[in-house]
Amino acid sequence: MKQGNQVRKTKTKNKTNNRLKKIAILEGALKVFGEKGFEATTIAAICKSAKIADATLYEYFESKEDVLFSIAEHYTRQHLENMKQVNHFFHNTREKMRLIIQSYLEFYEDNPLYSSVALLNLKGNRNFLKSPAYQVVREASGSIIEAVDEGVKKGIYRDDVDAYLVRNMVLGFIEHLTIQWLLLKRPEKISPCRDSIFIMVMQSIEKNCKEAYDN
Amino acid sequence: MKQGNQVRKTKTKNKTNNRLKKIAILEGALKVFGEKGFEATTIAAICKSAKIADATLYEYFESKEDVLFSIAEHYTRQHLENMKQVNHFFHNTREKMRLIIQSYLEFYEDNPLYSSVALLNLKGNRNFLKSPAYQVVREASGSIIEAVDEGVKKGIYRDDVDAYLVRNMVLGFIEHLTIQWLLLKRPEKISPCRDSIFIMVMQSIEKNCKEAYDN
Amino acid sequence: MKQGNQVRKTKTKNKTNNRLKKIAILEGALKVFGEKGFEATTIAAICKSAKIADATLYEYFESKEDVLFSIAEHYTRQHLENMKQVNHFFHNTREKMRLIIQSYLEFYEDNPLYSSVALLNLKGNRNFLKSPAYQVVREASGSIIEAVDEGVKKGIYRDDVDAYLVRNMVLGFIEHLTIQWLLLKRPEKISPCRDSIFIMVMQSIEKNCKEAYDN
Amino acid sequence: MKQGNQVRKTKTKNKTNNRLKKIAILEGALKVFGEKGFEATTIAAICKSAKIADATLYEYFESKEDVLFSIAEHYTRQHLENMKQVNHFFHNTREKMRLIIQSYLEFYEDNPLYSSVALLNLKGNRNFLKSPAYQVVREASGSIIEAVDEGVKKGIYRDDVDAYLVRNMVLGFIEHLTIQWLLLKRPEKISPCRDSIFIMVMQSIEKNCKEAYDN
DNA sequence: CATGAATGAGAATTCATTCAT
DNA sequence: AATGAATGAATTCTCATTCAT
Repeated sequence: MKQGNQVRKTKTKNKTNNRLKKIAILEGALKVFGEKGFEATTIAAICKSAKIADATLYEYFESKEDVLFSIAEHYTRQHLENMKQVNHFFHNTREKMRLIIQSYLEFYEDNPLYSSVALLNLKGNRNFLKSPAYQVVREASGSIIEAVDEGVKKGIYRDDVDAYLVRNMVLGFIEHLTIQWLLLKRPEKISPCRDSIFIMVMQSIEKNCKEAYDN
Repeated sequence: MKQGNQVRKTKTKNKTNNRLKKIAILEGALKVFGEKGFEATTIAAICKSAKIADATLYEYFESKEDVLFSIAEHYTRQHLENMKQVNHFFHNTREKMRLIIQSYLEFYEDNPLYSSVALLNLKGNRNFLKSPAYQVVREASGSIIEAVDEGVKKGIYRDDVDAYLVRNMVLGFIEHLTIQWLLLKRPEKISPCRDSIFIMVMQSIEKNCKEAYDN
Repeated sequence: MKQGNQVRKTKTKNKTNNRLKKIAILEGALKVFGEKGFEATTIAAICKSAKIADATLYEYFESKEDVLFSIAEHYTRQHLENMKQVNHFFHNTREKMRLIIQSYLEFYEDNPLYSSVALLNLKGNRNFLKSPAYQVVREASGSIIEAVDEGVKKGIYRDDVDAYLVRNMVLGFIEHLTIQWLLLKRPEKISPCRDSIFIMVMQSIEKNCKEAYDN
Repeated sequence: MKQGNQVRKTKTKNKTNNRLKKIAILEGALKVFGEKGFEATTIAAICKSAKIADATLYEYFESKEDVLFSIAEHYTRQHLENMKQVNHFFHNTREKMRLIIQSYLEFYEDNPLYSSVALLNLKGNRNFLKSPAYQVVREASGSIIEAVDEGVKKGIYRDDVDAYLVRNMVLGFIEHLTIQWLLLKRPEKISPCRDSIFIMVMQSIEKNCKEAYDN
């Protein structure tokens, strides 16, 4: 019936204020999403948490889902920034992988609400893949591909290693662990697993003496 | 969500018929859940798919969520049965792990609708952990723990290997891969990955010459 | 977000009951629409007037607009039936026109709520033209075309008379009068105007001695 | 609907500028109203069309409805001016009627957006009758009354002719035709109907030989 | 004068679930 | 055992309007 749907384009004269307010809303939303989950969260709850009126949210975001995706974009961008900065100082190929693993673990551990949203709500959302926010997530995980490729090229990792499969392993490993931690609090902390995980990942891709795996 | 929840205890004269109908409903539901996702699926859609009246569903299940969890239980039980049967014939420790990996991959590949439900909807559902269905899922994944412990005991795997961590790795790896496959159809098939995955997993836990990983 | 929109097809085993209930709702709705106008009427008000729950309305109609259009269809069908029945007994060409005029006036006068809805709400609704209900309205007004054509053919009306224009005149005349009556209660009753209107309409189309209208 | 309504009395230093801006807004609004209809039009759309900020509209008008009514007033005043000017040069009674008919047809045809607003939105609006704008509309239609009365007095029109009924006929005729044209584009143009309409109207009220209409 | 920003107040729908038959 | 019918309860999103700057 009613037509027109574009976000009443927040006619921002003041871009900085606008951005800050968006982030404030995102933070309020993260709290609620993280605690109750996306579907169980109401716009009302988000707005209460962000201390704004319900209608105000729609001045900054198109929909509840837009808020969700924007959270992903915002936090992943931060994580990405972290990784890039640190990565900058490391040239050792193996160290890069260790770094990535540690970085993910610490990021998830330090941002349990975001981890919850990302791993429990976002992952199952088919629309997320089509959102621009997803690209940022991909960019972040791309660092694993690069790190593996570099190792293969340098002859440190096995030639037959499939970087994409390794990414699946690393991310799957970490995410599965994080979900366990989030939902069952087991283990109590995940960041200490970084060494074990690193070793396992390394062994699985590094060249080593025992080569033959006959079926 | 809604309240009021007394189970109109289905006083089944004919237990078998009852079970069959439940399964029929589950199959109808799986189709819709798998295609649209849990939240986007309506009872009406499930019942249309199962060719029953909306009210009839409640003769067999307590709620929409009960249907979801029952799907998990039903299918996992099947998967579990598969695994046990095959496992029965293998005594080689390594082979057991290969089997588990292959079994999961094939099960997911052969039941994409269930995979979708399990990995995209169930995983993010906090209530699932409290459901009896979850126990069946745990039982299934328990085989990994056993297989690892056995290998450690036999001295095939490294002594410092944490079976629980390995389970996280294996399941995380496989599930992450499956999600990619489900949502992005990349890779086209996942069962062929079984060897690569097996090798990587093995290397990550087997004893091998290169032992030292200095930080 | 949510998809699917088709009216949860009222799975009517009992078609008669269904039809009766639809009509009951229509009557309740007419009351409110007629008094407050379409836009100012809420689903809640309709349902209160029809003594049903809000959700129940949607078992019978797709939307508020569907209710509006269904009112038009229902009442116009009645009117049409009236006209046809009476018309059946008249063979005199002029009488047919008199009948039509009288019929419209009486129908509007006897159903002021419907008149209000039809003339004040429906006429300005662009979607109405695309609705099946509109066809019924057209059918009703078609009788004017027929009556005029007949008169022209018989040589009673001027040859250059445009039946469509006459329809515009007759309907426009009656409707304008009815709107005045509805909104301003002036004149107090409209049915007595039937003779004056009839005469005016007749004179405007009948052959008569004074033929020349020089510009 | 909404409450709170104190007119922030625009203390206009520059009355002309003020009037010009009001008209500019009216023109912007007419465009949107005419295309989408009153209810479907948002203040945002009007202001976008008028190239002002939403809040600015309220410096010039009290409400959305005030804008609507002001459009009617503004355009009808123009139309009225036109009619008066031309009318001034005609002394022939019949010609006056021809003039009125032609004038309405041309005005509607030349201002389809306004016609749309006037005939599709304004006519069904009960509040309009209470607005000052309505008086201007009445004044315009008053010319028909005068023209008829004059004709009756001069003995050109039948003595029993009811000027108010004639007004209903003329306006109803023209408006019905215009609505058809607006919504169905049938006929393609309405101004050429002026002669046919004039003839029909004239015949319906002029004295002529055939006097008796026996029932 | 103009307006960016904020919001109160709805209002139409949707849907899981109940229950009389 | 099956279901047609009814509905309670909720929730997103819209939009006219206000007001401080």
